[in-house]
Amino acid sequence: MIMAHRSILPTTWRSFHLQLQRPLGTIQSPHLFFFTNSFHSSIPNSTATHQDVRFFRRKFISVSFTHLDDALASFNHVIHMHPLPSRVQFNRFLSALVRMKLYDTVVSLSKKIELLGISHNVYSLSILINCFCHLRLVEFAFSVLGKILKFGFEPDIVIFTTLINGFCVKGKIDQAVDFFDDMVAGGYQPDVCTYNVIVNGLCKFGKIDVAIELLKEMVERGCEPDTATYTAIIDALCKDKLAVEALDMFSQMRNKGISPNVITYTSLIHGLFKLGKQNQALALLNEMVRNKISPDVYTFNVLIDILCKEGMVFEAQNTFKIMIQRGVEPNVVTYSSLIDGLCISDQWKESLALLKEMVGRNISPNVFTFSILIDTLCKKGLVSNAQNVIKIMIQRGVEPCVVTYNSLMDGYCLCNQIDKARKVFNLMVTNGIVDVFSYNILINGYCNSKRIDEAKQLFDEMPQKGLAPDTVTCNTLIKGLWQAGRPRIAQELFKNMCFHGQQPDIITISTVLDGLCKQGDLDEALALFKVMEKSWLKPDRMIYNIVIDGLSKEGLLAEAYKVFREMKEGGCLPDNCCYNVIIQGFLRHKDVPKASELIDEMVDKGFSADAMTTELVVSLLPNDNLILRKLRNHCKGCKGADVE
DNA sequence: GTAGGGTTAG
Repeated sequence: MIMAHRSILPTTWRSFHLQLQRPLGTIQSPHLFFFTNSFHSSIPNSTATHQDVRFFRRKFISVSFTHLDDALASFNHVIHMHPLPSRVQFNRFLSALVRMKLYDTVVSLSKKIELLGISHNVYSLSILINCFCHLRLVEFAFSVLGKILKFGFEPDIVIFTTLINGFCVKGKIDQAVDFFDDMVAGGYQPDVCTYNVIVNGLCKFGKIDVAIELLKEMVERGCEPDTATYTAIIDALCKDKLAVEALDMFSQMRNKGISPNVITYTSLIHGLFKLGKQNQALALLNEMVRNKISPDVYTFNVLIDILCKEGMVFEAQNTFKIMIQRGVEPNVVTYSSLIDGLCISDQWKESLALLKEMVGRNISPNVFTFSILIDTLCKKGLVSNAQNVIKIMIQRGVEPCVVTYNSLMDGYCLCNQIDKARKVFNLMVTNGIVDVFSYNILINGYCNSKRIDEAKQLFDEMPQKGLAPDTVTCNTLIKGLWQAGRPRIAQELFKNMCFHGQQPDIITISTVLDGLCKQGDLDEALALFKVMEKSWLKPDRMIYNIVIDGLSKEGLLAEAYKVFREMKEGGCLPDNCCYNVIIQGFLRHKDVPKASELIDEMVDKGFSADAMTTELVVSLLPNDNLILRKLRNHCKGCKGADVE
């Protein structure tokens, strides 16, 4: 009666485009919304029956809607009725929209309510402040505070807390703390919510230590932390990969008699899964259900996303069915994760079917959903389709972001259309939305197109754009320079990145080492290796392999053997590959006794010779039956185990 | 009837 469900299920990609292209009519930027008065045409009232009038009024007053369309329909009816709802009723309605996170709608409807002659009170103004803060428009929020003071209302701790949160949302943690101090100096006593806003702001800003200090301090100041305080810290610890500390904090809160809720459990379960601690995560999930805490849409979204990323999309779909059976409504995040999962599992048709399903359920795809689809199309080489999807998203009022455009650039690079990628990049520069990823993609594209000078030029201009090259940038360019036959510049770049305090990753180092070994610059390679051994950045097996291989190919078998024996000491036990590398070295230099001894050792450890080693034995020592038998016997009993 | 903590993309 209110809103007919959109008709759906076109079968082809093209008709699906048409489906998506239908304007929604409710998406507009908050700025425009606030200053224009031309939103939401009212549903004609003249044809409404008395039954309709009662229905909408009841719906409005009981705020019993779950979707924006329902809410707007009931709003558009009641504003034509007499008498108009009271300010209290309008506030209740706006609060419901706030709970649905429809901040821009609240801002526009507030203006409309005011124009209907319903004057603001302190509650409606604090709702408005909250919405402006969530929309990251702190300046507007402060102008509403001015209005409160002008009307002679007394702002309370709730309003101040909201404003402090406004600073935090924008990442202005220092200003948040300053405002907090001013408020305390003004005689206002912060409560647990105020502290929580600051604690969360600090956590999000990467200052977990300071947040934990504040947790202790608030107790001293007579304000007991609650579930939200601990949850904010636990979540931040998980995101900082500190699982042990997060679990410590979890038991600390329970020891204090503060019960975890669904948010606490969801944070921890998510963190533990992400850190590969599946058993602990599942144990917590069971514990949560045992404690009669029902998983909500966030919990299900975490589970579905993890399953999808693990390639278990079938299980994710089952979880999706379960959540619906349990009455938990999926949202745009649920669908985006599942669509991504289907794309990852190469089920493109199924992912499109799901996209249709979500649109049919009146759940609008957002920038994440579209970016997932665009990235998949680009990786499949269907860049022009990706371009079309970008057009569609813009038509629907969803602004593509840096991630979306980066995927498109990568798509162009993958099909060798580097100049088109460059055009996108230039457009991004004009709009001020390039990031390090954009540079990495384009530098990689130029390197692969053998246009190393342009790659280097891009690299050099990064600091002017306020961007610091990361390890991926350096590694990409170093590899590119080496492949382009510019080892000196590559080495210089490597030294520079170390000099600038940027720690090269193991891949960059192995690229440099490999290059040095291949050009026979073994002194330089060994020097670098020695520095590494002494540094925090321990060489891994790949590095050892490169060095051993480099050394043995140059005939420096004694050196190579020494490095091989140092592996254990360096905390890196030799594996199948390491044994094969050193054995091949000895075989090439006809040191049969040493090769034989190492083959014995390798076989004892359960490893086996690879194709190259076997080939070398056969061609170099066709008459050495002993060594051949050893290999053959081992191969018979070998179960392919790769154990240490 | 107003404030705080958890989910999705490169």
